[in-house]
Amino acid sequence: MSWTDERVELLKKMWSEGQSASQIAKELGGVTRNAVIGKVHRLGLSNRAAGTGPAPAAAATAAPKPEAKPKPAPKPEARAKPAPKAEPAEEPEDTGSEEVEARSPARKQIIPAGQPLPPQPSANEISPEALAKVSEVEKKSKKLTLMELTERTCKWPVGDPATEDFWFCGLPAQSGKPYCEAHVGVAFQPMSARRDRRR
DNA sequence: CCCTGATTCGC
DNA sequence: GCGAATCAGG
Repeated sequence: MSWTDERVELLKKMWSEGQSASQIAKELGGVTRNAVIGKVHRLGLSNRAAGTGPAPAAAATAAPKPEAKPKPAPKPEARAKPAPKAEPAEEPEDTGSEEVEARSPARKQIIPAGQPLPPQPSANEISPEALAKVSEVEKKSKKLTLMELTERTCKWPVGDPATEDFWFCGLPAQSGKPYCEAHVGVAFQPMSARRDRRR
């Protein structure tokens, strides 16, 4: 494979979107993540500042070239948000007490998924912290399709499979588990963390 | 172990 | 220019 104009374009797009080199490589096909990284550097866009996403405030470690940065590329990515979030709290250590649920009167939970894939917590009570983490993680999800899942990507389904607003979390699964840390938290509940029958 | 990007250097 | 190998982290 060669770096055609289109492939380079896709590379630029995905890179500025914050996609990892390996993901870009998979998307492009026929190249490794090394190739992608190499190309990225050759293109001189090691800095991922493109206006979209959180400004990394990256310290330009090496930029002896006061090159003008031609990046008036506005990316009007319309994102349908089925789940209205309260507010973008960065790293809520633990506000202490808050009602994580009871914010969407009409809406059901954000994790419908009627398939046997996700072990639904049924009527079990999940730690509010875990739920908060899940909804928070959704924003960072890679939004992978079914075929993009690997053995080490979180297979937690998000959204409604019947609509377009459906994807898999795709974040790195922490262990031999099928989910990322956040989703493991709600998937595998320590049953009744109240049974301390210490012998 | 899994992953990430960064750099080098033979091609 | 290209990218595998390697390096240096998380």
